[in-house]
Amino acid sequence: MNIIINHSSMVPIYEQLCDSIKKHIHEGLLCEGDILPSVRVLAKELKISALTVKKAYDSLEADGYLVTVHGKGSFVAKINAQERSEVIKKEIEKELENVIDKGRRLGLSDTELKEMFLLIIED
Amino acid sequence: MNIIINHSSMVPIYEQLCDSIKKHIHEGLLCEGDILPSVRVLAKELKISALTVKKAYDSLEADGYLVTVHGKGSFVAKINAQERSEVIKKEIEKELENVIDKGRRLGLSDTELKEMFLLIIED
Amino acid sequence: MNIIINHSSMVPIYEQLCDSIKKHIHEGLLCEGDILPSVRVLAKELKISALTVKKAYDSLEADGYLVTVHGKGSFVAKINAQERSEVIKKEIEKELENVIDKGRRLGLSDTELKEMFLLIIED
Amino acid sequence: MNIIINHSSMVPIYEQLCDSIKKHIHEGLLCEGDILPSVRVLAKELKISALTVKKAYDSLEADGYLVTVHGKGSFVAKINAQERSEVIKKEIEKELENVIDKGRRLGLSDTELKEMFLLIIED
DNA sequence: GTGGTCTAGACCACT
DNA sequence: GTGGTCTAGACCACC
Repeated sequence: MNIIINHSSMVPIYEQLCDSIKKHIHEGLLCEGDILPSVRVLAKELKISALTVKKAYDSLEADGYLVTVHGKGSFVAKINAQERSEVIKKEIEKELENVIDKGRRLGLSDTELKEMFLLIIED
Repeated sequence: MNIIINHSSMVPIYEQLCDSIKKHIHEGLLCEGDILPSVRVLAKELKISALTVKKAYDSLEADGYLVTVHGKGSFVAKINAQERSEVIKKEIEKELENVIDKGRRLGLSDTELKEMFLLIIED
Repeated sequence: MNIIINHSSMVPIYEQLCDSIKKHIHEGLLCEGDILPSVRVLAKELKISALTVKKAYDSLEADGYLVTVHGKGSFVAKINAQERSEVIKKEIEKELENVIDKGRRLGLSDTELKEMFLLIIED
Repeated sequence: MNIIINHSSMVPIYEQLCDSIKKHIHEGLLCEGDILPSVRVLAKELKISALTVKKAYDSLEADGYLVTVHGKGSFVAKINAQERSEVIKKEIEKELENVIDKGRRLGLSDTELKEMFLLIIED
């Protein structure tokens, strides 16, 4: 499960975990029906609390990425890759929109915003 | 002061307040030297705790937006447009970085992110 | 009464006023028995509140610089110049000691402290 | 944590706390990465409000002394000795300036101030 | 368990 | 009147 957790990041651990698993699914490293590591196993592997892993799995289930079967484990849910990709894009688009709006509200021009964005993404 | 507080937002009240005041200053509704409502008055007006308003004012003072004089009140600080602009840029840059990081964590390529950004900013 | 009040200084106005009057007395611009401007007159002249002037006079009386006679006014008290000067020196010495102590506590050497002091006083 | 709080001092409790912790860090009693007592624990120990401790920790974090991780605790930040030294110098310089200003306001000459300073630091 | 935020009300210092 | 500080206790998010 090649997942890296950054303990000193401002992003909560459970969210980093969610994002990593979403990415794995998106890239096809995890496919429909695949079983995920148990909460306890993954917690041990990543040296984080089992409750934190549980929270991530719960969140992924709520978003339709996983299906959990009591007593058996958690499995990658059935959605086709394209749909999944769309969901992710929508999520990021929404956040980009928010930042752009805030920038404009604070008086930055679109040109300035573009320059900032390109500078960051290409550093 | 035409400020709207959303009590059910995940954004802390004091932060919503900061953003609103920054916006007012930026748009010229509040100018250098203008006095702000006293913490108690604004608290009453917005139906929130005076301490919450105080926290927002403290944060704005730390960022150089306000100057507070004991026993007199809080005033819009004197910064030139360029300095203010630098502060704002730093803030937006930080947020852009966060979104780009998240996009990458979710498996989007830099090319995809760029396309999304340009599409949004030019619509 | 050539006194300058800095409204944006961190030093309280009443303290600035005290210090200025002490200095006048120390320099002999105000001598034993001289009458000071009435609270209201001085307040008007300096464009500050009469209560603030009153507080300064009270403080100076408590320190033995003034004597106030009800219905007549406030007068410079009788202490010889040398005594007065000693009081002021004691006050400043105490504050210098505090800063030096704090500097040492935080790990600065006496040489560093001396350099800093001389740099500041000669700029 | 061997910290002493003086409730009747004019120095705010949260500031006394800040100074004590800075001192501990500077003296090496608290080292990079060390965890500090939780706000609640320290509050109980010192018999003060948890909010007051929180305010001190916030201030130390703003000054780069601490890093706080949500749900985990506050840790001594990683700064090299030189950076830390710069911060301390700035702080002491500011205080020296204040005392020198006050001395001048009270009519002491720079020569007198220098003599007093050298006498104190060499006693 | 941890920190993050908010409240309502108190007392003090400054104007 | 103003801001500055402190308290005790609450609820939430995160680990």
